[in-house]
Amino acid sequence: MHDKREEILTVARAAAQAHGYNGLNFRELAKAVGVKSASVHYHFPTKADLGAELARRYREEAEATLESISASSADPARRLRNYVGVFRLALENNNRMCMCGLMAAEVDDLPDAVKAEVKLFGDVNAAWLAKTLGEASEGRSSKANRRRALAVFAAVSGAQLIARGRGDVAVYDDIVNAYRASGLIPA
Amino acid sequence: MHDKREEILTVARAAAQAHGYNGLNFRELAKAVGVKSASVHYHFPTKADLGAELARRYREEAEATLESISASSADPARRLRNYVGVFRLALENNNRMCMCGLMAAEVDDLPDAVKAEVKLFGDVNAAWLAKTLGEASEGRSSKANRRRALAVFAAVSGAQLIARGRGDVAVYDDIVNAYRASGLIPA
DNA sequence: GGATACCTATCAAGTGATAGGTAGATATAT
DNA sequence: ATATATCTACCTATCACTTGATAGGTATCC
Repeated sequence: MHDKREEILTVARAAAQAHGYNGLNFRELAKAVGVKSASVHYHFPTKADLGAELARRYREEAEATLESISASSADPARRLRNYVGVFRLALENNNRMCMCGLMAAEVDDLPDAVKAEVKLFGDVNAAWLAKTLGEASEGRSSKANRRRALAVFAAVSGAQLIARGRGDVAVYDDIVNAYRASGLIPA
Repeated sequence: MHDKREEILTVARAAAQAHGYNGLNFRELAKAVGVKSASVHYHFPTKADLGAELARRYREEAEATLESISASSADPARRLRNYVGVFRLALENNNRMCMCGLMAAEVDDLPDAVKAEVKLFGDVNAAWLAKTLGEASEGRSSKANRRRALAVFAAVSGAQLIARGRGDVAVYDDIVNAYRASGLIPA
């Protein structure tokens, strides 16, 4: 029933992961899914509506992905490798990056609803990482794990950003391996 | 002689550190320095020219800043604290971020000359970090220090990105301290 | 009188958004 | 069962505004 609406969201996500929120525009989206720009406005009255729905979905699917990683293995170190792999996938996909990481750079130009979702995406990641790091480490307090969680999220986001700037996935791998060598991420 | 030209570059840098290359526009720049947009085109024929000059200067001044940090202390750990402090300054300045970090997010929409400078900025940072990390660490090989250098640059950039997304400098401090606790950066 | 550093005026392209129309499906009333 | 109304998901056409860029003019200084 909502085929086109879904198509719009799919195309918009890919565009946002390459060009950010500011880079989205109704005409290109419309052309890509084979409708007119007025029809995109039918499904998403304003650009802010589109952005908010995009970010909400992105965050929801991230939650699902993280749950599925949690279920995939009893070994927290393995789960963390999977986590790092998810961010790698974006780079493999035409040098894209995490939509929320990119949007964090645009924070000054984001509608409030989008901004809130970007922040929530970070919270979701940090919470998952805190839990998983907790299982991976014997000694650290839960408070220390929570602190480290946001640091790991930031570090992985930064690795993605820099590797993307260089257009080279191998850079991402090198950086992540250096994180492992330093002890920031369990090896 | 080139007062206005310099003013334009100053204002443009501040804008670019908040809104990126795409967020720059000739009319706002002109208004901010008290001229007409055609006069901005007089100094910088195209937006790509402006962007390239902006990025070149930014990189050059970064080199100077890093040299001055190198000269400021014999203690490499102290120099690294200064380095981290430079990225903090951008956040303190109205939640701005490193121009090249922000531009890395826009890499798909950047003129080639700008892209090249963004990459060079990363090289400059990595080289300085490799040297300084080398002095700070006894055991590691120079190859390991070079690897870690880019990781530290990425991690600090990521910390800035995430903290900026949250509009909270304290987040930056927390993340950097977690880097120190993990051993990624000397404490 | 040429160079410099500005200006006015304007263009073409791109943008988000809206008004108003239409074909086809679905629901409702008789 | 059939006529009528409403809803859905699109459309055409257009608006107002922003944006990078250009042509051509002007005042000042050496």
